[in-house]
Amino acid sequence: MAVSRTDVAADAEGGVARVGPKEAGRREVLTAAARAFRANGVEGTTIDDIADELGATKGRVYHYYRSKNAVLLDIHVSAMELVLAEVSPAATTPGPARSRLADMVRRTVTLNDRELDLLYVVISALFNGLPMSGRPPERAVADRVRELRREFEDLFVSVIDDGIRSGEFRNVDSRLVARALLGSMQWTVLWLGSTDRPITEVAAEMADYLLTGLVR
Amino acid sequence: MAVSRTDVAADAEGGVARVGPKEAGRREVLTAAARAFRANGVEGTTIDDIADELGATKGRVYHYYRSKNAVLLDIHVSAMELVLAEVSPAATTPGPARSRLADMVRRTVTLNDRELDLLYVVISALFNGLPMSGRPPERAVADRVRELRREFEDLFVSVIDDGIRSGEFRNVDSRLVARALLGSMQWTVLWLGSTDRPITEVAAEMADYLLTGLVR
DNA sequence: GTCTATATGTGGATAGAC
DNA sequence: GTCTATCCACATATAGAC
Repeated sequence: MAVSRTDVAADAEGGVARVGPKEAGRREVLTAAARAFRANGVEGTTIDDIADELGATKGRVYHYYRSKNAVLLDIHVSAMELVLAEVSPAATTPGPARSRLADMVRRTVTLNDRELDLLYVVISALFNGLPMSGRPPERAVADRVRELRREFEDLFVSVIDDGIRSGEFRNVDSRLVARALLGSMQWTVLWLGSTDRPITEVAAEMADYLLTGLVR
Repeated sequence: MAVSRTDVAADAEGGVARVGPKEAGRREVLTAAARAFRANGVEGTTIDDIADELGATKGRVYHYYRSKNAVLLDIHVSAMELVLAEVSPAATTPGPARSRLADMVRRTVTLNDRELDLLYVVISALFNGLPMSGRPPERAVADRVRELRREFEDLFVSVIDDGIRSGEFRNVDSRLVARALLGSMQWTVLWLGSTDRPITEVAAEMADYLLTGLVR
């Protein structure tokens, strides 16, 4: 998880994602929170729960983050940057659209498995809406998250368009199909934790199905 | 939405889903709550919000439901029965697996669009976990909901198995593919509200893609 | 940097009038 | 059957000691 968050400092006013020597402590809080959020839901998790997960008390959490929402937003930014760092190279590498897209699917599914807590939280938040608790610095971060989401979706749309142009793919509505793909992949966070098949097989079979379909 | 809920009265102790002449009033509360839940998230919605949506006050809501959780659970049961009533006939009708499955996809997507508030709430709850607030009667209803979910997934698994046996489909992991299908379809609640294409086209193209894939 | 208070606000739920 | 008024629990966030 070696993603810099330096460029996200949309919070000069003392807001949400400060960087510096606090980084290590923040990361601990972040992953503890992600675990708790996934287990109990965001609203079902109290700051004390997060502290428990850390083997500490409230004070620790509030030392690194000014609010519960700040924690959640930082999870979002970290996770989305992680996702883009993992998938976007596969999208832009040279080669046929077909193999690029398959690679993107495998990477996404594999990352979902490897960072399940983090991505579970982020994906479920798509349904709950971003908790924009109002303050301008938080709003800026929320905007950034929405931008990253869009960027991720567009990655798939453009590779699909490439494939259509090159004649590899059928002439589909690329955004619709991208969303179908996204849905299948993101849905995996609901069941990856309880499947017994190795993740490489799951990722490969997902990619195969999503590209070549079911009909013989 | 003509689904009886009589058989769900797992609440003889005065619980969650009583039936009788109250039915009409309950339905109003139910749909108002679904609208509010989708707009603000379940936890972000207060009982007063639901009352506002009804043009009434708290008292009205509590006259029909003993708790916020009871409302939510009733939404779940109603929605899942609605879904099964819509899709399960298409699964068991005679004919090739391929056309049955396509029909199931089209029906699911179309229903998602027609009852968007209701299904949005139910689908997003998959990520938040059912709010089992503990009391035995509520636990019973929650169990019933889980059963209906499983039933829905199994509908797809068994049609896919049929198709594999008949040679119409490739030899895939039917549960994995069912979950991929489910994910694509349920994901639509996130964007159906903002697409401009007619729902019949969307449903048809989803079915086409999910069966025959992307590769030419 | 981490802790133990504690203030404060909010929202679910109830009682009882109309 | 619907309303108003109120109770009470709980969780966020802060203040300030160590």
